[in-house]
Amino acid sequence: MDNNCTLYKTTNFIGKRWTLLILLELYKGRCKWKRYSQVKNGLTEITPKILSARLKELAREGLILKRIDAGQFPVKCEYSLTKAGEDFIKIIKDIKKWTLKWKVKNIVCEKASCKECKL
Amino acid sequence: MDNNCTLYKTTNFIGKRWTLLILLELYKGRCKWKRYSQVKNGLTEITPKILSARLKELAREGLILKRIDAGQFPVKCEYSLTKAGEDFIKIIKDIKKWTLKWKVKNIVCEKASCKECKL
DNA sequence: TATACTAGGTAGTAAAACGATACTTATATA
DNA sequence: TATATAAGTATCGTTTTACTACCTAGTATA
Repeated sequence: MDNNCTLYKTTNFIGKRWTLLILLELYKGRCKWKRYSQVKNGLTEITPKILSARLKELAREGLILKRIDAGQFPVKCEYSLTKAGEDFIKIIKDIKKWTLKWKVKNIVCEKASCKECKL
Repeated sequence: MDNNCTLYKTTNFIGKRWTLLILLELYKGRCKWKRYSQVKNGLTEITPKILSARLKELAREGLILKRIDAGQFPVKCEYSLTKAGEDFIKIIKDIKKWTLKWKVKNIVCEKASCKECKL
């Protein structure tokens, strides 16, 4: 296993704090496109610097898209999952299922935000 | 989403460098129990300090077990996956499948070590 | 006898990532 | 005039991770 290996490539970006949580946040709810501030408010403890860095990396890795509407003020920036990103949500849901099974005795989190991921 | 939320608990340890690679390394091959040095040699670039820290954390989180045979010299320490750990391997395989599909155009890594995960 | 080798780590320091907080920009509102 | 807003960036301090050396104790080698 070295840094050219298949899994290694992906662990390099999903194995970073916040990455999976950001992807899930973009998936939640009805709207396909979410603003920077919506994601930020969904992840109450993330700092703007890290959120900004992760969104850039996820776009570079092809899991999300960014669109900018400069026709209004303040400029409106929105993000959404690509097909690859949507496909990755299945894995995140499986991680959540694994956690329910092995770590929290199947006690489901009752927070509205937690239910939004439609597990 | 806060630090009590279901997914957050798990991202706290799987979202660390090397964690997923260590789990896969323990899964590979025929033998259920692997020595510290076997894992270390499988992950050529990991440092002993990090490997040691990750093994401890994975044991604490219930994904691996450690057994010590002090009857021989040098002392023999071995690690293996628990049921929860084995169950997690499915997720790691899915991440590898996702990578093949979306990141490397289905070009399979031909390294023997990569094939050992029996995808 | 002295030296080196082994497995499974620990210790100390350097580098990189992460976090907390303040600031920016341009417009709209109170 | 002062304040608010969205989407970040800048600066600085803390925490993680990485690099390298070292430890322990029994065994093999010179």
